[in-house]
Amino acid sequence: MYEKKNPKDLSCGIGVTLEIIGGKWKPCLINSIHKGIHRPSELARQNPTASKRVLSLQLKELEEHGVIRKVIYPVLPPKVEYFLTGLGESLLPIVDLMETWGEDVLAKGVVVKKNR
Amino acid sequence: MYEKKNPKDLSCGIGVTLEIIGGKWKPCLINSIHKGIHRPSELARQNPTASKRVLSLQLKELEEHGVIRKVIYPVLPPKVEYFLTGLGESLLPIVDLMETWGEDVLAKGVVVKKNR
DNA sequence: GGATATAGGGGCAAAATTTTCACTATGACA
DNA sequence: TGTCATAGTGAAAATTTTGCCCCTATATCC
Repeated sequence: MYEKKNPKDLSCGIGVTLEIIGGKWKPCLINSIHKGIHRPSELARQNPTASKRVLSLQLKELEEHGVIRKVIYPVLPPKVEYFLTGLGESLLPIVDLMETWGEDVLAKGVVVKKNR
Repeated sequence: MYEKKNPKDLSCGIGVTLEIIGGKWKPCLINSIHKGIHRPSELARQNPTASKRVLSLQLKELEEHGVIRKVIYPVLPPKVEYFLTGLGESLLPIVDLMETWGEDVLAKGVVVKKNR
């Protein structure tokens, strides 16, 4: 982990929200967990473009922020499951809107800028 | 500008949404413009922690994505105003939720992790 | 003349985030 | 034995985002 040099902007609500779900895959993770995908390996299979590493990191951050809860089963091979906490569930309206808004834009064929 | 090397994930709606409002200040900008702050200099004063440069860049991207509309007045000194398009307004529910969710979390004193 | 405000661009560097790859450890399976 | 799946970490590199500083041009005001 590295030191943050620039202060987070926690003055406005949006800043706070971004601090918590701002990661590239965090909204997807919340979404997937809500849909019943609980194990890390399954989450990784769901998002093949995400590196295993980031998923791991972002899951950890979500847990540290109290958005998800981690259950470790003392088995071998390892088994872990993640669940939304109350705080996590309170994020669902936002995540759902993001999901449907994006689908909508896709469906309507509104142009999304390509990579340059 | 630089070449993007990593493909954007536009497979899921969330990916698309993040592509458009994923910038650090974009939700804030949308919010501010909606609240009647239209000129760049005012927007900059509203978010003192953001550098002029980034605001400029993100406004440009929002415009390229069709979220906001730019009006240039042929005056001196220059005058410019930004307005939400229909697409931009369709984002308001998301932005509003982000705003209120964050405020709520702040008010309830739920711990937000500090800089490390 | 000189300072200020306006909107924005360029170059460059710093910071932040993400990717890649190697590695731990163990039970099950062929 | 060798391989696979499991969950996760560490170091280092690549990529993306942001910040800083200087520059243009002009009208207004002191």
